[in-house]
Amino acid sequence: MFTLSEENYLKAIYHLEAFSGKGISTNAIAEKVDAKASSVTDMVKKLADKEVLFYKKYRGVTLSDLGNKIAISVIRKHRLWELFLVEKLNFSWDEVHDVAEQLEHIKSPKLINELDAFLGFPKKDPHGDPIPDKEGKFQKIEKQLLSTLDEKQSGICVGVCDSSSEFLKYLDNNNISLGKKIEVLSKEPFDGSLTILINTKKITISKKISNNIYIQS
Amino acid sequence: MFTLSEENYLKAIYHLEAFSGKGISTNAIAEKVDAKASSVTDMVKKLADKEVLFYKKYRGVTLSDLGNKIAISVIRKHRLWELFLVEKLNFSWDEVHDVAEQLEHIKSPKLINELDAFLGFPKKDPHGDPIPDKEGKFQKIEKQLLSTLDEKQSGICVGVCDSSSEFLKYLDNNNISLGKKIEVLSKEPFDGSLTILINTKKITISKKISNNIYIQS
DNA sequence: AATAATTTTTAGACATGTCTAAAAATAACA
DNA sequence: TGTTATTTTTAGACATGTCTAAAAATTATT
Repeated sequence: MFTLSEENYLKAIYHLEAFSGKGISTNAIAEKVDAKASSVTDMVKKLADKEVLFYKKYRGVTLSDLGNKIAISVIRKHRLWELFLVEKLNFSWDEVHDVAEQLEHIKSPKLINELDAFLGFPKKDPHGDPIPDKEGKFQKIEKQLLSTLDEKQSGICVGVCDSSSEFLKYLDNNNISLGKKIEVLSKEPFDGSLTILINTKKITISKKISNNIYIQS
Repeated sequence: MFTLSEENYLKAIYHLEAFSGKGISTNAIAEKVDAKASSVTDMVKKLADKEVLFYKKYRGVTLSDLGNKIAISVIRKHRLWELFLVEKLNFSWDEVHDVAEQLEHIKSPKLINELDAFLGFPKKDPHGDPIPDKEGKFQKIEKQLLSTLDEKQSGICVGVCDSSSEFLKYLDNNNISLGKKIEVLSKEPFDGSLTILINTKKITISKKISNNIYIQS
């Protein structure tokens, strides 16, 4: 059995691997789980002992198959709970994250599988991320960062990187939501900011914003 | 803010006070929270510092108003989650307890109030216990132990003391459930066992069983 | 009321998960 | 390639919540 902390480390490492390949550094994990590097070293040793990851001193870590499985099951729970909160309990997409962070650690296979059924075996969560099924399988969503688009190109908003309340509220305030068409009108070479067309309205967004929006062309 | 352990202690003390009045002993708490008396002493000191209970060495403890409020809010969460599991996720009443023990510690006022609304502001949980409302108010259910009935007396089953899976499965196996009429046909003076009529069937139950069933006459 | 039994508390220990500060290893650069 | 900077690890500490064993207080018994 894995503790809440252990699950959080596994989830963090999983997300980091999805982003930057194998060999995740101590510092990267530390930032993700909001702890000091020394704490990460300790925890990583423990997780290596439990055979959920591989660890070589000074060389970073890589999840084992078991580690991956556990991380995915936590992510499955997180995303199902987020959808439940939005669909059934009137939460908005910027309110769900913190509560789901708690709910994802509840231990009960029946609970999560019944919740899955109750929601109709959904494939995506409120932020556009895929929900792994009971076996841990999920379809990878074809997507790219809005920041990678050039002038005149366009796409559909299909997801976000950052699920923080501040960022999602910004999107709400600018009428950016999943499924919306976004067209890049111009790109500022100096700072990478974009002027985009959304809902027949022209707005300018910074590089930091466009770096956190996924689109599908 | 209160930790999971602290909440469990407050809940335990609340239940003990409801049963046996003021001045709850260290040992009673220890049994309820499944810990050693020495651990209880430590925790109780900490809770006294936090002003959720009154503690005099060797004299037991009593919840403060704040302590009561917190205990009731935990119980509210526990019972709402139990009802949710039974009503929405196909749990049976003997499966809900352990999961609700976890869910009751999730921190989010919005979550629990929305859940309450989602369930239609229910007044009772699957075991017949009252669900406190947002303000902590709940109607006290008029009830007595089945074991206090005499021969020829009868009543409606309105609750259970023990919510363990074993006990509830026993009740299921004997077709005893909330709302059922129970008539005492005879009472054995030696061991207090009862022969009762339920569903037009005659069965004999031990004192230990009748001590865990609440009825309303 | 004195002694025995029980309950409760204290003292000291341990596991978990965290930290700071210092040492060691790796990476960067000039 | 040697020196500096950065990253990572080690060492030692601390808070939480638990334990065992022994001491102290209370309660029960004769």
